[in-house]
Amino acid sequence: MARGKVQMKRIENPVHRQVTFCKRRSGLLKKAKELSVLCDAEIGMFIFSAHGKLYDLATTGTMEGLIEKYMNATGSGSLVQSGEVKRAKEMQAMQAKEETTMLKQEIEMLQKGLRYLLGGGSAEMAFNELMMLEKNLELWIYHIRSTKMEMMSKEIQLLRNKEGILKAANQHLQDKIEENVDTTNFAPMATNMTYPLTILNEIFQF
Amino acid sequence: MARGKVQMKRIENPVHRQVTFCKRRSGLLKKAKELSVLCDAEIGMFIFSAHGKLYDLATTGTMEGLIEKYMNATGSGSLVQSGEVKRAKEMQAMQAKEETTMLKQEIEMLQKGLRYLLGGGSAEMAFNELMMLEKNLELWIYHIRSTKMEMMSKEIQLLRNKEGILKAANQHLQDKIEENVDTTNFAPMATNMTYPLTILNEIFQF
DNA sequence: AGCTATTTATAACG
DNA sequence: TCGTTATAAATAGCT
Repeated sequence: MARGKVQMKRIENPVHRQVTFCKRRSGLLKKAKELSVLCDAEIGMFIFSAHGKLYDLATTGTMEGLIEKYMNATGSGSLVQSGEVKRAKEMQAMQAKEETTMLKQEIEMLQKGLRYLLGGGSAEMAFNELMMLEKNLELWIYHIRSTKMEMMSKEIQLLRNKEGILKAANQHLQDKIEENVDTTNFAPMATNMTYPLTILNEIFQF
Repeated sequence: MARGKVQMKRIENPVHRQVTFCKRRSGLLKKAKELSVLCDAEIGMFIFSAHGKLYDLATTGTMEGLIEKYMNATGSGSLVQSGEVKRAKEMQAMQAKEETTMLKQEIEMLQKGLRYLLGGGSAEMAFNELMMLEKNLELWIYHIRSTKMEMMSKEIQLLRNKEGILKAANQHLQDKIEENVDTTNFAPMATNMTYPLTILNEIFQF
């Protein structure tokens, strides 16, 4: 704005750019303060230099306060949460915790119910009742393990059947390949190829 | 700045004030844009008029983005949460939800367990459910055994105390008898009698 | 809003 | 970064 117009584009000379940045930045901040004083406006401003350095101004109170005001005014609550929103979120958290407490109580009750059934007695159990309960539980675990074992056996049988089928199919295919080799006198191509028999051994790992 | 200086104080005449606000505001925004372009700075600015109307400018991206950048730069996290903090909070919420889910599953399992006991069958439980139930029962047994051990320890202590008392009483009686023998010249009767110290060994059979 | 006299900001340079 | 100065830009007061 003096001794020559400036083009409204990035100043390429880094020294000029830096000098201009310094001067215009102070000018801008000064003008913001003036506007604020003359017309009692509230102004918040922040300037990041190309190198990331921050210069800021808040004419009233703190920048945080201004930002909150700004956010409330624009209604953009996704980044900044007003006190209300924060409180609402905390309520949610509280409710979640209460819910877990409730659930834990329910579990306690169910466990007492089970205890009642298994021991056939009251919640406060005597030594003999504990013994009984323990025996019952062990029996229960035994049954569960039996059931599990049975299920696993069935799975294993199923997989073995599958394996058998696949192996047979494989043999069949291999025979066909060899037959082709015999009739066409072609050498087998890519003999290091794996045949499409891929047993997923992982499923045997219980 | 023209046709007369201005004092750096609030313009009292409301009309003048409004006009000046309008003119200077546009000038300020223009200069901010210029600075941004000339020196590739990032500038965020917001102006509230005395009556609360908002005028803003973000030279790069969105104002939200700039505000987040500003907050990260100043490290003022009390009002505004950086993305990281937000993510952490969301994780916590997720974990809380997961916990309730887990607890609900446990309840489900216990209810099934009750049904299992009442119905006497394991028909409708899947493998995973059986595993969970088994684990739960094992934990339960562990607790029961702990309780039993504690009870037994207390019993042992009690009995040892009793033993001490009885032994002392016994000694006392024996002394008296011997005293009588000395003074009356009576021989001790029934020396093969057992003393009334009877430890109930059965309760040590765990 | 537009105009213009004047103040202010600032580009170029040291 | 700071000071100087010629000049561009902004704008106060008026219409």
